[in-house]
Amino acid sequence: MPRLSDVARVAGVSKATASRALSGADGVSAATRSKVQRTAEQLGFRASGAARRLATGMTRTIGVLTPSVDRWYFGSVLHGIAHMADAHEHDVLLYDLGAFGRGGHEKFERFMRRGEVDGLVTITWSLVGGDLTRLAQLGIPVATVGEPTPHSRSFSLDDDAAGELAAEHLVRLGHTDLLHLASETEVQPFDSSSSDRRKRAFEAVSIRHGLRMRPVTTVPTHLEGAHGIVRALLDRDDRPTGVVAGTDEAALACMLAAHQLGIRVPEELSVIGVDDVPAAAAFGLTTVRQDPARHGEDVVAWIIEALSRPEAEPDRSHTSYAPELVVRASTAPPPR
Amino acid sequence: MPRLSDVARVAGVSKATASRALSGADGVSAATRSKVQRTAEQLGFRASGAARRLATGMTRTIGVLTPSVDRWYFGSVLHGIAHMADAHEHDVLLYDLGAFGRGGHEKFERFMRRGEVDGLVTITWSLVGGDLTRLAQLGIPVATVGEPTPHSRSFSLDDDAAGELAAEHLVRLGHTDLLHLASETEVQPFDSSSSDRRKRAFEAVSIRHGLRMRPVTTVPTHLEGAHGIVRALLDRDDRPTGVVAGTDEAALACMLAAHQLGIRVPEELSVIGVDDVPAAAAFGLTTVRQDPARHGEDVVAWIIEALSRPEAEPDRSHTSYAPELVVRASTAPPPR
DNA sequence: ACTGGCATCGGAACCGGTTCCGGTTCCTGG
DNA sequence: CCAGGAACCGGAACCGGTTCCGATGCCAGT
Repeated sequence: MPRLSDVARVAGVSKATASRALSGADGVSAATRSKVQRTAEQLGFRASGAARRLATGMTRTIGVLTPSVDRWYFGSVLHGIAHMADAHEHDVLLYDLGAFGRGGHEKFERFMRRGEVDGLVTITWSLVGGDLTRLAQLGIPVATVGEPTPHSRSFSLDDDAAGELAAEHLVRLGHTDLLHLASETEVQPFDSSSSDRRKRAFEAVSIRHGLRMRPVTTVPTHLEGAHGIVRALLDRDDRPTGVVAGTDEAALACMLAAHQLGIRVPEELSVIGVDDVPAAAAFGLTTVRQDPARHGEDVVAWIIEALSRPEAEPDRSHTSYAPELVVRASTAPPPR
Repeated sequence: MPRLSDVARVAGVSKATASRALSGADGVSAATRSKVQRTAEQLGFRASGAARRLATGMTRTIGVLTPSVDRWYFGSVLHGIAHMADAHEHDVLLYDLGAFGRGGHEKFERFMRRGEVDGLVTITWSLVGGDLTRLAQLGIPVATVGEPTPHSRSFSLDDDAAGELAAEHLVRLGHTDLLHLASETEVQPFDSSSSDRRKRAFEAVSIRHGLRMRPVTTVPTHLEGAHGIVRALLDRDDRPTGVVAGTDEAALACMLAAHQLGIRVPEELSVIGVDDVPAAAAFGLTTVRQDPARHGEDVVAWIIEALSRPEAEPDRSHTSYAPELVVRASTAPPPR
């Protein structure tokens, strides 16, 4: 591997000049610059990131602590993060902590001992409260996406509004007998997880409009587990006329169960979800949209900005995004 | 930020000893080691990754060039990569090149100028052939997952076998009139993309068993776009008795269209896909499974291994994974 | 008592860039 | 014709770790 000093020697200049020429700094004549650039190209020179970082003290890297990236929400946030980081010429270092709660802790500890990143974003559920407070003492900008938290700057969907929007949509269509399907959260850092907030918003709407009160049912976040439960709930005479699901996964499981039972959607049963996963569009599911990639972009923009004024007092504010109702073919007025 | 020299000074030892104590190297008495460790803890010392890397010459980082990670396949591969990298205490640097073919190129060029990673994995479609050959000249282990390629070591599902397995399953059930739904590939580095291989395998099965020959239909990879096309195909009297889809997305779009048209699955129409996405299990879709996370793990294992013997000749071999038939409720013998 | 050897530690070089500081050269204005 | 300054460049220090090598202390063996 050719080093900078090799390039300098071949080009007949000093290391200092070579560095200036290649980095784009001024104080180098155009002729010299192009000569250096040419020989660098010729030698296949690639600057050592480690050396540059050591010399400048700027890492230009942001770390991401996340649960398994094979899930839509986390993948989408990560996509947004990568996009914005790239726009600011920052690298992104990925720490996939695996499934919720399981085994992520020792990875986290290892992460804490390394001083590689100058900004950090944690995605909901990847950590519990105690870890978050330790992160906050790291001396670098830390932000969370997916859920409000008092321990750091945070970005998330306004879950209260989302739950309300979903329920209100069915109420406005004339429904008075609704069932809420809450998605299970394996680990929840605070007592007000997204799922709980959506559930409580639903209950508030129920009370406000005097709907029939039914017990809330919690289903697993994966479709397969949810399906059997939902099917049992729908396969009875006093079933509700509409289902407000906490997530699209639950809503889709519900649509499937309805299909299998011969219950027509939306004529006999309305179904609404939250998230707007790709499958929701395909299956014509009415839902409340959030845009996780956008959250990822914003969190990185904030970190970059925080990096630019190192001596500011820590910002622990929360940004919540307004949900957006997307009406498709799974909701309609109740039968008769 | 405390440096190693600070720890050394406070602990009353030299930088050399402090380094040895913290890195776990021997040549340090137990007493000294624990003293150093204690003061490091106390000072909140975190070693500079850049300095360590510069000194050792070992980056312990593997780069990943991938299309948008918000899609199931890419997210899953990345998950496997992250998992295995972590097991070997390597970091993973993510380069999300965005949607297929669009705008990824300048990001790629920027990547090429940085010398940050000591191993690289590219995920299918993130690059075109020319870029791959440049990568191969980088002097670091490079591997591709998702498709066979002559330019580097590669790992992928055996697409020929997958296409055959899907078609043969329906043939064995007694079907003689099948339709193939190929998933569109926006960019394909070689003339034999996954989609094409699956399609050709289907055609081979058709000929071998003397099935009715129907034109292959190509549908977009996102469910929404596929749905309308599929619906039109099914809404006619001479529709096939079974559909062999190139991906689960296409298969699910097909199931949905069938439901909407009142065509019962599997009694009146059998549907089979490839991939085994989470939704497939939920919707009872018979499919041919592949395990992208496994591919991600293996590719990293190979890179780590290649790193350990730097002077070996380049390995451009291909590993293909056998597909696995997962029979669920969407396939049955043809009607009558 | 003396020597050989092992365990432990410190000094200093080094990794490969960036940047401060000072020295030339050359051009401009008085 | 000379002072002042701008443009350009080189030497050397520096970032913060790791590691080679030599020095020291201590104990066992003869």
